[in-house]
Amino acid sequence: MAKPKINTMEELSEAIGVSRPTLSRYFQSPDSVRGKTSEKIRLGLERVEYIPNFFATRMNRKTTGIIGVIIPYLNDLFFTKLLEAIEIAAMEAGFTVITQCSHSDPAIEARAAETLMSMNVDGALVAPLGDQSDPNVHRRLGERLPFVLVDSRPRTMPNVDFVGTDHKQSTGIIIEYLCRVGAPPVFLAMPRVNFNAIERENAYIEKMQQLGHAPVIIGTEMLDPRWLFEAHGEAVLDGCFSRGEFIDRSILCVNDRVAIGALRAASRHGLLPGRGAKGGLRIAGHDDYPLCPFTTPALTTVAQNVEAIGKASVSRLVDMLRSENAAEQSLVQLFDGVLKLRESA
Amino acid sequence: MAKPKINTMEELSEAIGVSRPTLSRYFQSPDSVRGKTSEKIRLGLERVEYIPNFFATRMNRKTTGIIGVIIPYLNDLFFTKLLEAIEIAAMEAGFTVITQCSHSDPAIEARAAETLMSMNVDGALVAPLGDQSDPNVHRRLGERLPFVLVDSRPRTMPNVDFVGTDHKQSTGIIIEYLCRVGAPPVFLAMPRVNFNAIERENAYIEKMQQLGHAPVIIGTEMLDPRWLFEAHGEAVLDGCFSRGEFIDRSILCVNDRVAIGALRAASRHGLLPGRGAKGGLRIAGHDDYPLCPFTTPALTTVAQNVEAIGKASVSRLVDMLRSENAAEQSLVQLFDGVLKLRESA
DNA sequence: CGCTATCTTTTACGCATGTAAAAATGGGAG
DNA sequence: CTCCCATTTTTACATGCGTAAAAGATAGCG
Repeated sequence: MAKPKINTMEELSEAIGVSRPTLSRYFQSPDSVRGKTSEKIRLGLERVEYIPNFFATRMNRKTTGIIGVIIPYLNDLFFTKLLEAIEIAAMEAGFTVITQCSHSDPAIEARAAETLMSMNVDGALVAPLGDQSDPNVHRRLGERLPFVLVDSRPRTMPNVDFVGTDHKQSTGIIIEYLCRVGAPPVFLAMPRVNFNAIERENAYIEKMQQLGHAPVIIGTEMLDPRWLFEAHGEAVLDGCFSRGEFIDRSILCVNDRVAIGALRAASRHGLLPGRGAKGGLRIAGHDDYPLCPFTTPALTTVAQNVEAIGKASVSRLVDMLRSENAAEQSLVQLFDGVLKLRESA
Repeated sequence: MAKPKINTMEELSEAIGVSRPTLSRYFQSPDSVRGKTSEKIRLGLERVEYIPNFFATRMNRKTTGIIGVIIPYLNDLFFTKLLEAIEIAAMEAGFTVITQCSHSDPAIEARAAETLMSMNVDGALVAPLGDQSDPNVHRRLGERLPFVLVDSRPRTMPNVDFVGTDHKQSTGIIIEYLCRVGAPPVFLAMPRVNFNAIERENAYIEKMQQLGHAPVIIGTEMLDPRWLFEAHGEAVLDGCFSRGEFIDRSILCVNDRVAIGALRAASRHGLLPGRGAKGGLRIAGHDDYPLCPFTTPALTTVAQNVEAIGKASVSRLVDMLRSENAAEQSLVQLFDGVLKLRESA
């Protein structure tokens, strides 16, 4: 089984008995050579082990066929789902995907952007860190190559393509639901490191005012130093419940991970949030984290259409690549959230 | 702020007034040129925007400075933590990391391996898919370059470096604990697509026999077609509890995600697993999934030392790269699990 | 069998940088 | 001021493959 190893196309052309330019054409499109020749090459390739050099194949070409992706961090199933959708879509569109993770660090994000630019990627998809991101990093990317922001959008970049969720809509529908079935919700927030967190907070305020309720926001300070969303939700509500606050209110959490902590706090205080009891404690989240159906009680939430966001961001990027005329209007695509009624609210 | 863009080192050398080879040396090690010259270059670089070409810098070199990583899938916080540990460690060791995800698909895994080889990565770290992986893919990687398997190990590859958890030990300590405080545990398994699942199952059988108990294994068939571990755990136990089975037993789940489903089944049947009640239902997991402290009740489990595994796999790979003599013995590093006592068992 | 259209081969250059060897430069010691 | 050593520049070649142009080979057609 130990096929002879061939390192260069030059050697390969000798081994098969076909000229190197013909081989080159064959690799780029097997149909561009005559049937008899392509058959000869195919047979030859079965007898040897040859892997074209990635770098060399991308050196002298206008297009590298690479899409670069930058994700802020991995330990969150929302981003892994997004990344999965993006990678699959990009692969199906025939691109090689190079993914870099910022690991919550602006310096790493900057280096990742540098790496992508040095690879001459055809385009880049970036989910930013939040207000820690260096705006210049995104600006430079935008100047150099087609790129679209995903998931969250710095307000400092007005003229950039963006794909994400319509948080006004998504937050709106769950607030309407909560108001319909129980008390107007309190909003359990997070420190504002994340643009989506702010958008949801603002959407909450606006919707509450529109419905004639007074907005109440808690948890804008991080109490738990571990910087885990779940721990944050638990710590904030643990304090509230200890003081007897909000034990029969509806609580809308800025996202599901915070809500999972909130559920934990409720259970520690012997409270059972649920849509059953009229006038009792209700807890709802946002995102439809994959574990929501399995919490106790199962978490009512608003699902972001992650797959649609991933696909749309890739296809937007691909459109930009094909149409070449980058001077078009920048395009913002927002997807609606979908209510997921379960047990907790 | 719009610095002039310089595309090649040739142009850069004109712009700065230093020869190209000197620039090349400067980029590889700023100390290798005279202080005055390096200062001149540094100042020059601040006035222009130049990004060296990733491909060209790696073309004509023995070593690319790239470590390739292949991960089976992303929608599991265990793997994201592992990946995080690996990427950070590799970055600190001065390597560029290229990560590819198999997305549960052997064909994608094979392509990922191909990509890494075509990039002439210095070494590869691979967490295999399980028995779906094509053994030839790993074999070829092993023949071509230094590589170490992480997390799980196909039995078809005896002579390969491996870093993972000692499942015999980790499963052993939780079984001993469960037997000490309650009834001998039933084992809630999974379909055997995953080598670690099999190892834990075997470790369970062995330990139970050693302690003089009869092993009982359930859940080797997938009942829930969604192929989610949580749903699997819930479906299997839902059936059991409906028949009144195991409602006062200890249940050891093959991993935490299955255990989370198990907790859900318990709560749906009005059962409260816990270490409090003598002789009652207990549920335990394996891995120390980040959400364990926040489930209701908080999940008792065995923590895998993910960070140590990540770091060790990288440093082993780096050792192999430095020492060059690949003919050494292959090395297997197993890390102990640590008991995490919480509420559920 | 000869001609033409179509492939293929030959030849040559390009990509952006690494790298080695020879020639030139510069600075400091005497 | 001169000589020597350390740097730098010059020059040239290498990496592995894309690609264009010209020359040669092949197959199909009449």
